[in-house]
Order: sequence, then structure tokens, then C-alpha cells
Amino acid sequence: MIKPTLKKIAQTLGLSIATVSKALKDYDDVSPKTKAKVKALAESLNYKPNFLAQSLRNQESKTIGLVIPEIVHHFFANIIAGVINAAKKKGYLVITLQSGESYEFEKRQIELLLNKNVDGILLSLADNTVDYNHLRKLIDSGFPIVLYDKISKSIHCSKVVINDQKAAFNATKYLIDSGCKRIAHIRGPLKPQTTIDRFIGYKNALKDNGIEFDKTIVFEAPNLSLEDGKRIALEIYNNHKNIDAVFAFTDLTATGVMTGLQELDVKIPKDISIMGFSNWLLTSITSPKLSTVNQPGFKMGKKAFKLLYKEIQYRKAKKNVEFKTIELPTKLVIRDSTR
Amino acid sequence: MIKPTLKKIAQTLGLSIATVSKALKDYDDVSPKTKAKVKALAESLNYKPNFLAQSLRNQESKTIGLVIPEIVHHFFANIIAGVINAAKKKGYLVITLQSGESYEFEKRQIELLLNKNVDGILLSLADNTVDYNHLRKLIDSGFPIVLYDKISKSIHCSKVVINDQKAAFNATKYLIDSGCKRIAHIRGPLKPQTTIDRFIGYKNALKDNGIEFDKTIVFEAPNLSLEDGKRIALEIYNNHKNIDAVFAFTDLTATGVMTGLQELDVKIPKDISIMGFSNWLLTSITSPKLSTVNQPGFKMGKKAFKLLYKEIQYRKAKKNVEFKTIELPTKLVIRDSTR
DNA sequence: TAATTTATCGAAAACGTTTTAGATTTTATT
DNA sequence: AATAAAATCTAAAACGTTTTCGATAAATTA
Repeated sequence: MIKPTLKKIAQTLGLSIATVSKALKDYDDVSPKTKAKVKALAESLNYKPNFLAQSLRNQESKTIGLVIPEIVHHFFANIIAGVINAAKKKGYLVITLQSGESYEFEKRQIELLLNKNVDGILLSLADNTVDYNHLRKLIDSGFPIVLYDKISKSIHCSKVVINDQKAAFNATKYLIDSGCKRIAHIRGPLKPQTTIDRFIGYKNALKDNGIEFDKTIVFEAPNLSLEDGKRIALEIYNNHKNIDAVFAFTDLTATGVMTGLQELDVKIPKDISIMGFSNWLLTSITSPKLSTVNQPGFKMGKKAFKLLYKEIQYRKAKKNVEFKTIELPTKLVIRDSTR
Repeated sequence: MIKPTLKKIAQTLGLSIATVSKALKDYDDVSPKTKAKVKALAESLNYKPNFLAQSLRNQESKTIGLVIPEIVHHFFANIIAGVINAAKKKGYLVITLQSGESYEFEKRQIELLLNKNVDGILLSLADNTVDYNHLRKLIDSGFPIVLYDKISKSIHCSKVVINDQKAAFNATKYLIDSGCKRIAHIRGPLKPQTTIDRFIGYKNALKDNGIEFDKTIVFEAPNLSLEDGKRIALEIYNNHKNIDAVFAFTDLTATGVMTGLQELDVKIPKDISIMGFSNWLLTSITSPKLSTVNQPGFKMGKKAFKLLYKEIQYRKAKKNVEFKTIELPTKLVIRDSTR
């Protein structure tokens, strides 16, 4: 009923706590006989070391913190799953916290995690985070942090990202190669690096193919919502009749544009090609099915944990850690919303 | 740089650790003057008590475990968000684990959480869990557990659910009231109570309205996937031409049926009405938009935590806890896939 | 002034583990 | 048989708290 401890085992066996502890960990200054006795009793009592005591003594909690902008989000949910999956394999547990895309929350959540003595933190920057001093201090103090997805180039630490520029370049190039000449782009919230990079990729693809960049057909979707997309659809229909393709920052907005245009009797992809980004579940449900760029969330979560784990190990061994940035490959997924 | 402790504060102030500890907690056997001194120094050093030490001493970790069948799932992601949100308000952190709908995993995850000294566990049963002894033992030992969504009536503990029977009854009744006479049902995996209850609700609605139950138009979707739905669409088209409505266990399968039928040139909702369940994001993206039953995931997560929290408090105070089952209301969401 | 009460502090045990350093016993060596 | 070496064990400190209980000092009462 009551949880067995080293003390109890020691008492019933007439040994010291130290010997019991060492017996269970196969120290070689414990005789085979006592080892056997101790292990047998521990087994029969179903002894499990008290984690809190271990953590306190060893100064490591075998727990990491994961702060996520939005949990209810296909991509981020995949990341959570990937992190938990990889962590479990190394005996780590994951405390998940939501930043809600707010800088203030982000700061508070990190503090919470630090007070909880997590061994490391996985973080994706909130959209409106622009002051990185809280992070820099932490990193300088030697605390293991790995940034994933929404990173900042000005923070010096390990990161896991996709190559947004390249992905956007390829997506745009596909549209061009399929015959589109006037390609609109829908940007996300302005601050994140992802927004900037996809925009650059888009522009580069235009330039490389001799298409002049026109800022009047770059729209903004601050909420990345379906409604944002519908609003932009109307805008396109009313003021930019000659647009023949839309490359959107994310699938949901792309879907909004597509359905919005369809309601105005625009034919997809005959009149306008639509390209999304992320490869959410919904892309295979829209009609026509949405072409998009696959963003490997699960894998990103796994890689991010692995990087963090390595850093934790290095710190423990007092070895020098050198920061690394892992770039995960994306893949163009062509379905039926593009020519 | 290095984390301040009670010891350090005590040393620099020439006090004992005990006094410092008590000063910070406003014990009344500490003079106002020393209280002020201690608090001032603690503040300036940004002292935060070591959580592990507190937990070990107080025998509570202020952490709960959340085991979820599938993280990448609109409904469950909402639950995670709800739990984390409610937990944060009470100073609790959440360790999330995935059971992957496997009984074996479920058992192992619970053990993991127990070893981690969580103060309580929130659990949704894996689809193939049929042996509840591991849970019963835990509950009998007085460990706080709250079951949510996928529960078992034979486990005696607190629960948070929706009234699946009633929800299914209302959904089916809506189809009947709108003129449908031959209504198919798509069941989920057979074991979970939710599958059973929605099936009962469906049957009851038929009976109450003088429609004979016909088991040949009850289909099974073991994976609750889009493909399951498409397969069933074909089956309906080939062998059950007179079906004029489908009530599916979940939105994704409903969408599969709908698109499958549309590919066979069946008109939705003119020829066949489609009703889903859960109100996922995708319901407003399908064409036509899917009618469904709203299942309040976020709220369910919140309520589940609150119930667990209460139980933890009661246990600590050694008060008697009486188990409670909270039934959350669902709502019929009528869109365009039903007449 | 002596006795009593009250205010203020600190020593120490406890939570359950890990690990160092030393103690004790056993075995091997001469 | 005496000594050295090896094998096996334990005491104790440490991780950082919390809390009980006793000690001391100050204030009050008689």
C-alpha cells in the first residue's frame, strides 16, 4: 500500500541505506549475495525510486519544458507529439505550456518552467516577441534551450527549422512553371522570421523568372484565419482581376481564399491556382484538394528534443556545446488546386 | 548567476534557515523587522524556492499527468489546451502523455506518471482497454484520478463526459424531422462507451419516431478515417440506394462519406443528408459545410482539471471525496449538409 | 526584585536519494 | 602467525525545503 523506500528495504534486510542503494545500481563494492537479496526484495515490493528525491539529489529533473504558441493547431500538435515521443525514449517527460502568441505569457511560462527545475526548454517564439533579453540571459547562463520553427536569427542557440525561403521559392516556382504569370502572395503576421523568409522566397522566385514584383498584390492575413482568406478573395476579385495564382502563408488562409473565390464563381484551378503551406489535414478535404508545402511537424519535434537532449548531456559533462541549426526538408505536395 | 537558496540568504543576513523560511511565509513568530530584511534581500536576489525540495518535503509535486489517446486530433488538442489553461490558474503544471489508443501504453504511461510523483491523473481510456484492474487498484489506494471523454461505467471515480446518447438522439431526430426516412449510422471502434452510447441514441430516436431499426445500414469505421468514410460511401451507393441520411460517429468519417458520395454524383443534401459529430475545424471547410454535434473539448479539459483539483485538495485535507460525473451539454450545429 | 508571560529565534529532523570517505571484515601473502 | 591487500559494508553529508519543539531574550505581572 505505502510506497517502499530504500530505508524500508534496508531495515527489513538489516543493511544500511547506502548498501541498498548501491546494490540496486550494481556498484562493485557490494557482494553478489547481498545484491541478489536486495534486488529480490525490491522487485517483490515493486520498489520504484522516488523521483523527486533523485532529482533533488542529482540536480536534474528529467523533465523538459515545451512552450508552444497554440496547441489547437495541426502543425503544433504534431510538434508536441514528436517531442513527447522522442523524450519518452530517453526517459524524459514533457511539460507543455502555451504562449498564446504573447510575449508576456512567453516570459512568464519560461519562468514557471525554470522554477519547476526543468532540465531544458524547447521554444517557438511568440509572434509579438521582439525583445530577446530574457532568452539571451538564460542562454548565456548555460541553460539548455532549443528554438524550433519560429526562431530569431539574432539569438545564438541551437535551432530546428525548415528552409522557409527555399520552400517558398519552390512553391512559387511551381506556380510559374505551370504557366502562372501574376502571382499574389498572402503574408502572415509581420514580425516572425517565417513570414519574412517565405516572402523573400516568393520574391526571389519571381525575380529568377523575370516576373516583376508588385507589392500591390501582396496581402496580409494577420490572423491567418479562414476569414482573412475570404476577405482577400473579395479584394482580389474586385481589384485584381488579372491575378492567376495565390501563394498563401498557410493552408487555412489558402482555403479561405479558395472558397471565397469559388463563391464568386471563380474556377479553381482553371482561373486561379491556389498554393497553401503546411499540409494540414484539411488540404485533402477541400474541393479541389489543396496543393501545399509539407512542413514536417512531428519530425521537427523529434529533432528539437534530440538536440536539446544532447545539449543537456554536454552541459552535465561540462563539455563545450556548439550550437547547431538543423534544417528539415520540406516537400511540395501537388494536389488539385494548382494547374 | 547561481540560484539563491534559503541558506545563502540566512548566511548573508546572519540568520538561521528556519527563520528565513518562516519570514518569507509570514509566520507570526518572526519579528516585523527581520521579515522586512529577509523579504527585501529575497526580492533583490530574485529568490524562488526550489520546487523539487518543496515537493519532496511537502509530498506534493503540483504537477498532474494527462494521458491522451491522440494528440494530433482536433478534439483532444482542445482538451489539452483546456487542461493546461485551468491548471495554470491553480499553479499546476501538466505532463502530457500519449496512449496511442493502446492498453499497454496506457498502463505504462500511468506508471511513468506515478513514478514522477504527479498529484493526480486525467485519463481518457484507450480504445482497446478492457481490463481496468490497474485503474481500480489506483483508485482504491486513494490516488486522485478523473476520467474524461472515453470512460467506463464500471470504474468508480469522477468523470467528465458528454451525454452521447442524448446528443446522438437529437442528431438523429433532427434528420428524421427534416424528412429523412432511412437513416444509416456509422459506428466507431466497438469497445468504447461513446460508440455504444451514440448507437443507442440513434436507435432510440428511430424507435421514438416509428422507424424500424435495420442493422444492415449500420456500418463500422474502425479507424474513423476519411478512407473508412469513402469505403462506406461506395457500399451505400452500391447496395443501399434508398438511404437518405447518414449519421456518422465523427466528422472526418462523415466527410469521407460525403466526398465519396459526391464523387459518385450523389447530391448532398438533396439526395442524402450527412450529419457528423465533434464540430472540428474541417466542418466549415467542406462543401457543403458539415452539420454536426458540437463537443466542447476545451471546456471538458477545464472541468476535468477542476474536478481533479478538488479531489487533490480533499485528499490532502483527508476529507471524504465523493465521486461526481459532470455531463457537459452538446449542441446541434446545423450547416449545409443536412436538409 | 522575582516570577511569569510573551516575543523572537534556531537546532534538528524529515522528505528519499546518491556518493565519498572511512571502517570493518575477509582473503591472500610471506 | 603476522601482515598486507582486497572485498564489503556503513556513516554522514548533501540536495533545499518545512515545521516542531525547545531555547533565549524581552516584556509583563505580582
